[in-house]
Amino acid sequence: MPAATELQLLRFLPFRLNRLAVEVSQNLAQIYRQRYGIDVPEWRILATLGAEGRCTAQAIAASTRMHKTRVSRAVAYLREAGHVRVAGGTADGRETQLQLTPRGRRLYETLVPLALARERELLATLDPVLAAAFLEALDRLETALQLPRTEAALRAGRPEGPRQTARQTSGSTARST
Amino acid sequence: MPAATELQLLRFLPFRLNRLAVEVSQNLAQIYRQRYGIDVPEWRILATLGAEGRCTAQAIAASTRMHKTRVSRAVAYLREAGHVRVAGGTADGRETQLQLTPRGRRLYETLVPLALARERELLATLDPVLAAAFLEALDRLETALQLPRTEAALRAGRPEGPRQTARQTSGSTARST
DNA sequence: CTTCTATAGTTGTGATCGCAACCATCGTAG
DNA sequence: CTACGATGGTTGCGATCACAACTATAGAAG
Repeated sequence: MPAATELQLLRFLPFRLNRLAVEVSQNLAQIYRQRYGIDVPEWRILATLGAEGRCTAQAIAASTRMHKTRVSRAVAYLREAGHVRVAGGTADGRETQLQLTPRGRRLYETLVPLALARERELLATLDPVLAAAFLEALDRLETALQLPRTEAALRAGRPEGPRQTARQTSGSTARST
Repeated sequence: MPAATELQLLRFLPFRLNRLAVEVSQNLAQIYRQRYGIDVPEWRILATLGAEGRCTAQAIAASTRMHKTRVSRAVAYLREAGHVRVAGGTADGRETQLQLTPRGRRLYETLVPLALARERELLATLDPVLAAAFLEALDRLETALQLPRTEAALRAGRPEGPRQTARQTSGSTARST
C-alpha cells in the first residue's frame, strides 16, 4: 500500500471543523442578527463586557482573539447603538475603559440565555459521555495549538498571532482566508 | 440559583469551534499558501477534482459547500494557473466538466500528503480513544445540523443553505458573517 | 414551434476583514 | 527636560466573500 494520497474532503478534519464552525455560527448569528441588529464581533464584545464588567478594547481583542481593528469598529458601532459606553479613562491616557450601558446589559441578558440554550441543544445531540469526551478533546486541541483557554492564560498570554497574507506570486490577484 | 445568565466566552462552544477552525485552517493554509500560491477555496477544488476525477462546478460547490461564485472565481484562477482545465462539455450545454491538468495533479499529489500529515498530527494530540470519540461526536453534530457527510448524502442532498444578510435595521452600516 | 420556468455559470456590487500606517500617550534613558 | 522605542486605538486601503442580477441553455407545457 503506497503512501496515502487519498483524501476525502468530506472526511478531512480541517474542512469539517470549518464547516461545522460556520454552520454553528451562522445558526446562532441568525438569532441575534436581524432581531437585534448585532453581529458576531458585536456579540463577542457584549459577551466580554457582560462578563468582565469593564475593560479596555485591547483586553477585548486579546480575549476574543479578534483583530484590534475589528474590535475598534464593532465598539464604535455598539457605542452608536447605545449598548456600550466609555467608562472613564485610566491612569494610562491611551486606553479607554468600556462598559455596557443599561440598554446594553438588557440586550446581554436577553442574548445569553438564548446562546446558552443553543449550546445545550448542540451538546444534547451527543449523549453525556460523548459530550464530555468532545469537550475534553477540544481542550486538548486548544492546548496543543496554544489557544488561551482561561482568563488566567490570557493575562500571561502570547500576543495575538499574525495572519499571513497570500499569493503575491504568479497570480494577478492576491487572496487570503 | 437563577436561570443561567453566566457566559464565559472562552468556554462557549460556538466561539471555541470558530477559533479552533480558524486556527487549524490558517495553520494548514500557510503550508500551501505562499509556497504553492493557492488558497483555501482553490485547495478545496483541487481536493475535489483530485478525488472525483472530473466534475462540474456545480458539483464542486455542493460538495465543498462553497458559494458558486466562490467556486467560479477559484476555478478561473486555477485554470489561469494551469492546474485545472475544461474536460469537454456534457450533454447539458450549460455545464462544463472540469478536471486537473497533469500539473494540477502533481500539485494535488504534493499537497495531499502534507494535508493528511497535518491532520494526523492534530489527532495525535488526542489519544486514540479520545480521537475516536471526537470524530464520532463530529459525525453526530454534522448529522444533527444536516451537513452532508458522504458523497452519497450529497447526491440526494439538500440544496446549499442561504446565508442570511445582516443588520439592515437601526445601523448605518450593514454587516455579515 | 413558441413560451415559461428552472438551472449552470459569470459578473457587478456592497460589506467585512485584516494589514499597514498613523496619532497620541507612556516609560525609560540620557 | 528632551529623545526614543513601545503600546492603545483609529483610519486608509486592498482583498475576499456572498448576494443579486444577468446570460445562456434545458426541459416541460401548450
